[in-house]
Amino acid sequence: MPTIKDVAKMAGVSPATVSAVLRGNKRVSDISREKVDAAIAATGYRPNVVARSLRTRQTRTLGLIVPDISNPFYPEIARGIEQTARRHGFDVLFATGGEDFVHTQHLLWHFTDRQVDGIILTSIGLDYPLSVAEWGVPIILVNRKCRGCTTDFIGIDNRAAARDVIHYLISEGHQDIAFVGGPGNSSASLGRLQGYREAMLEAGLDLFDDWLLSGQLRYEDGVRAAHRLVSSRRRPTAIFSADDMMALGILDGLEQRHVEVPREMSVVGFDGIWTSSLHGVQLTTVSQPLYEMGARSTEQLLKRLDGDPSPPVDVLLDYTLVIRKTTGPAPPR
Amino acid sequence: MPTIKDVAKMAGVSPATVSAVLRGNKRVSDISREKVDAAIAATGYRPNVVARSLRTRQTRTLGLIVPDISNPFYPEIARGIEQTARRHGFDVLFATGGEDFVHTQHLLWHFTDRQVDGIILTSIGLDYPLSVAEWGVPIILVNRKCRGCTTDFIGIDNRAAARDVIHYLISEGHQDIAFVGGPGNSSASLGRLQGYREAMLEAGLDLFDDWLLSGQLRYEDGVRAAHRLVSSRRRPTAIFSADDMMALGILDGLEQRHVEVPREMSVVGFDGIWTSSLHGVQLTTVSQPLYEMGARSTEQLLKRLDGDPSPPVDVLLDYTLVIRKTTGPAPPR
DNA sequence: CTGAAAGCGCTTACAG
DNA sequence: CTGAAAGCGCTTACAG
Repeated sequence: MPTIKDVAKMAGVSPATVSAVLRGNKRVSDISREKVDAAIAATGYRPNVVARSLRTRQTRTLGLIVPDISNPFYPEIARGIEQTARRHGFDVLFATGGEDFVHTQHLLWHFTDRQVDGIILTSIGLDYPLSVAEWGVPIILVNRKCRGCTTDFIGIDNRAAARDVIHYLISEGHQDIAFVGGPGNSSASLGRLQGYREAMLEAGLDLFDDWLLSGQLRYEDGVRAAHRLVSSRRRPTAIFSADDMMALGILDGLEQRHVEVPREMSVVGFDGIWTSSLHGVQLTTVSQPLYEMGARSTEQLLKRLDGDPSPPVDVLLDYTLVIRKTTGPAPPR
Repeated sequence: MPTIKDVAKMAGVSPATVSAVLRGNKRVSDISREKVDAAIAATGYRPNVVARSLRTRQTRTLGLIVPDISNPFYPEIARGIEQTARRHGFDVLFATGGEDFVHTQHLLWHFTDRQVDGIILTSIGLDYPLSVAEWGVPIILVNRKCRGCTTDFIGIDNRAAARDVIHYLISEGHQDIAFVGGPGNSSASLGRLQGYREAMLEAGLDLFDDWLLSGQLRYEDGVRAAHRLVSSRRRPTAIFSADDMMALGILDGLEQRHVEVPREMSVVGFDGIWTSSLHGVQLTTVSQPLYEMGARSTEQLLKRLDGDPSPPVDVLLDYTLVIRKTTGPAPPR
């Protein structure tokens, strides 16, 4: 592999001059530029990015941490991040396994050891003690935030979205509405729970204990929740799930118990993963702008890398309540 | 940020000694080691991986290129790759956009500029003129191969799998079987087509022209194919799709035309993405070991990095024909 | 406009 | 067992 020295020698100039034409800028004569270009073409020279990174102290690399890329919530976000990063000439280093602080912390150390310029952290726990200063590089939080984190955040207003869901269900005549929540350390799930409670209370509706279940956002948790709700002392007429995966499980659990959706029971999910729109599913859900969440978080990170010193922001994107076939009027009492 | 020099100074040794204890090996006295460990702890020193990479000429980084991470076929593969890589102390640089040679080539250049140690390339075109030598780093092909590529390949025997599908459908009494293929430059799709033809011919069944459709592996292509097949001069009793996404579209297209599955029409997919197992879907399909494809391709790449000089291999993994609810006996003639 | 020199932070023969 | 020195391939003041 030819180095910058080889090119310089062949072009009859110094490495500094080659470096200058490489970066396009700087004052370098047309004649030098031509000689260098010719030498580059002749040698097939390609700059060594690692050497450049060592010298410039920037790697043009972003670190991305997702809990689990095979959860359909994340690929779309990852795509938004990767494409936006690449458009700005950044690469993304990809890691899975963020559902636990120790592992996340290891990945964070590792990424900073690798000198990434910034980090995008999706779906972290509320109790993660992360301060930006600690890591020396900008960090952007996506989807879930942590308590006391002094970091930019990209997501939606989960509380408002949950309120919208409940208002919609009430408008369809539902009064007995169950909620299947996510992990207790998820700010997103907590926001949805809060919105649910508020809207129910404001409407003067009962918050029956049996109607408050929770799971780990897996399909199986939904199946289980459906079974329990069906045999509840007081069976609800609608179930609001904190995510689509559980909602899918709820749908199947309901079918197993021969409860007809939406005639006997309405089901609402959250997230808007593509599966929810399948003809065989047709889940009513809160659609989050996943690609955009990825794109915006990357743009925000890039701003920080540009030196934007403004205080941390919460970027709340628009969501949409997509009404499909799993919800309808409450059954007559 | 403290450097190795700072640690050396504090420990009263040379940077070379610090480097030695850092890498765990080498002959270094217990006394030196202790002093170095103490200095590392005191300074919070973390080695600069970029500097190390420049010197050792290895970045412990793998490049991964997928056409589209939001296609549910890839996240599971990516997970297998990332986890296997990380277990061996490698990072993965992640890029999307491989459905076109020019872009793929750009990414390949970029990755080699970045000095990745090896590259995993998923689903490339048959006509891509890739030679390993050209790139200077080992490349592993996953899912699709290219003509004349002198590279390791990880995938399944698509031809055999397609034959299994047809044999199964024949055993259910089907004779009029349509095939919806993928892109003509996909070795995987071509293998499936070949298996279909062979098995049909060997069974003495007709290969009616109208029954040979193709698409770009998108849901919409499936919907369209279903519409066409339903109004075909001679309507088939079974449709074999080259992938699950199109099969999902076929299912919905059939429903739109009020064709009942599987009573009037059987449908078989290919890939085994998780959606196919949903209760509302229950697609009969050829399940590929996606995670394992990722894991094995990474292991093969790691072997090459270890200097394994053996000729390129085709690693063919086991697949499973998963029979669910979209197939059944052929309707009476 | 250009080049010589220093240096980014490591590791690796080499000599002792 | 240990350290001084060189060098990985760039870029960046600096002097001319």
